[in-house]
Amino acid sequence: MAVTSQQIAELAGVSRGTVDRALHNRGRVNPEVAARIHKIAAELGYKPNIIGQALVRTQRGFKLGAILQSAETPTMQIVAEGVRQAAAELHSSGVELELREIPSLDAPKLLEEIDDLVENGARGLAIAPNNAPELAARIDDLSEKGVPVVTLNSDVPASRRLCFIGMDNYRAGQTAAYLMRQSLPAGGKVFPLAGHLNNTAHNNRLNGFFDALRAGHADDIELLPFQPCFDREDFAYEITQHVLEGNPSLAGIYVASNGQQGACRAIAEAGKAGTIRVIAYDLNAPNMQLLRDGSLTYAIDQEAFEQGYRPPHILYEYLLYQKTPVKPLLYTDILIRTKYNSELPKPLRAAP
Amino acid sequence: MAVTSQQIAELAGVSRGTVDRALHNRGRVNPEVAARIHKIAAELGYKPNIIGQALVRTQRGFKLGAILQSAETPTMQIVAEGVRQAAAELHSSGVELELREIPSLDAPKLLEEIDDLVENGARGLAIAPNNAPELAARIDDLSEKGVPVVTLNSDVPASRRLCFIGMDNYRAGQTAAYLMRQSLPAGGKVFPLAGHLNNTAHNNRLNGFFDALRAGHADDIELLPFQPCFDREDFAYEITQHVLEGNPSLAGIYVASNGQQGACRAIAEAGKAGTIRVIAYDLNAPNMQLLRDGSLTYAIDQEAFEQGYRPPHILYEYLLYQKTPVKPLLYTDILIRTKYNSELPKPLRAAP
DNA sequence: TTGAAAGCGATACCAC
DNA sequence: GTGGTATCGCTTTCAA
Repeated sequence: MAVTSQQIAELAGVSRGTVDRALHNRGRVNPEVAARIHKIAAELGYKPNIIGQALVRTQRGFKLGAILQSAETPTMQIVAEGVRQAAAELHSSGVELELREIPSLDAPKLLEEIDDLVENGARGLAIAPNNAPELAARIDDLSEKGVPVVTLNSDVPASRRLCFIGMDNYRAGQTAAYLMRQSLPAGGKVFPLAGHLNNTAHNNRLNGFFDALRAGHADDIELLPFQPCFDREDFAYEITQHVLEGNPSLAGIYVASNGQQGACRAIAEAGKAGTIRVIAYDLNAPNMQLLRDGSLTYAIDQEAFEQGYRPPHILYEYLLYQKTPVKPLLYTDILIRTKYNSELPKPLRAAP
Repeated sequence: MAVTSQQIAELAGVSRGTVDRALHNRGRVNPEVAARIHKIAAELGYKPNIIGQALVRTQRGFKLGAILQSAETPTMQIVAEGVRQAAAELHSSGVELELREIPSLDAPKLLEEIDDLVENGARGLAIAPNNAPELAARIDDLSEKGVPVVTLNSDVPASRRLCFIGMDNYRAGQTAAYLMRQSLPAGGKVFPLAGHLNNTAHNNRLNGFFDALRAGHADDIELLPFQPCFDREDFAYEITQHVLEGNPSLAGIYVASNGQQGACRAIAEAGKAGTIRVIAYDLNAPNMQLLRDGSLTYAIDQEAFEQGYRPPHILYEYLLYQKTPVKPLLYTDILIRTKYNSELPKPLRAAP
């Protein structure tokens, strides 16, 4: 059996209460005694029993908040599942985790929800932002007030957020370039389809893609100028149609945003499904269908569930044990999906 | 706050002890009273507080055992880390988890360790077997005696193991075929390098590979007859050298076992590094080097950490709550690694 | 500054 | 059959 605070108390010749205050630096304890206690604890390698701690904590719980923008998207729905699982797990520790889902881009609404959650007593926030100019300042405010914020899926780098968890889009772009390069050993024309011009994630994906192609000495790959489709399938369809007409020998399309369905439709109608390499993002129902029928060559996936699941736990540990995340940027894995390794896997996770 | 057994006791007009026995069907309780208690519990949606349960359990702990064969391999070392993490987590629940590592193939040693652990009081076993004829019978014996066994990494399908967690090698082979097919749009000669002829995992990888190539109508890909290298790099080197001499136009090599280093060396010496596609298994230090320098095109990885981490938790829940795994075959993810998405990721996992 | 004691929720044991 | 009580490890009053 592991070391208990009781044992330390006996060795130090004090009571458990004193040990507790000393080890948690709660003050009201003689410095000399505190030093002795710390020394004994260190020697014995004392680790507080988390179950004992958790049990006490069920008495007075506290609140956490989670806000997801673009909540209607398939990927964000997986993120939401992660949040809900975390909520269920933390519930037995007395934590009340409230999830707010905001459809599409709505910066004012986001700021509103932040205020509302904090007023309602949330002591930490997990936020999946998506384009919100004033957000950085608000996050700094909260941090100042002692309300930690974890960003997920999309970061706000210029803020004092506790940490970010999500994809490294630059590396994801590099990975896509590698796949494209390997898929086109003889080279050919490649068309990059972008999302919004000011979307950081999409831009990083494009930059990684361009840089890795350059680094790979893919001189025989001719990059057409990229075009934005504003995340809309109909625009993507139209653009792709046009590009195909102008470039009958097109060999590959890289879709850095939404739009893969429109692009694939245009390709199919041109009778080139399976011939032109298409690389796009995220594993969800429509993309799985495209992978199965051969329209989509590769889908690059992120660990969406994890992105929702971890932040509440990170906040919990930060608020309770002042435990700071190991790194400010917690990058999730870059997963390459084909029709053969793309069942939507129920995350393998130990029960709470 | 959630419903407690105390509340049920008060509503039923009995004591907590009675409620506990009734809800767990431990007997020694008036059937009518038991029915009343069950009814109230159901109405209130009572869920025992897992923290309370866990705390009680710290009193009398129990033992679990884990045995890993081929423990010296890089992949199995990652599995071992998973086991150790699980051990650390379960430790605070009073579980003592003993890990035995067996180098290379040593069937008698495996059976010996099983007996030893059980004699020492292990109430459940996690085993990574690797070729051991009498194992199935032994697992059935244990299961009979009430000692559940979870197989990991490599299965013993013809046994009464509680479940298996590991890779679906057939699907992994299919995935490899897809990658090879996409990488060789113009077709060409492909050489499959096998491991031991009687290794089920390797055979499944080969079968999946062959089947998916056939299904992909890859008629322009000419498969050379496969050859076993017995997991030895020197044999792989020699074989590859020979194949290269006989087939100057070789386009790809599929390594279903160990041997990728020997194969890559032979390719490099023939001045064809980066030209010939090489697909092999597992992400470890040597393979990462090969990916970086372009010798290895793709590495297909499995969730090795997870394979070690989960079985102890599965055994714990089975022994304590009779909770059976959702499926007998828990397949881990099939991960495609390139030089751009292959940092050995510390598994993202919530702290205990 | 310190200690004693209560309590978190579930379980096991021992009386009755 | 049943109820009371001690217990797990820790935190938190409340007195002293």
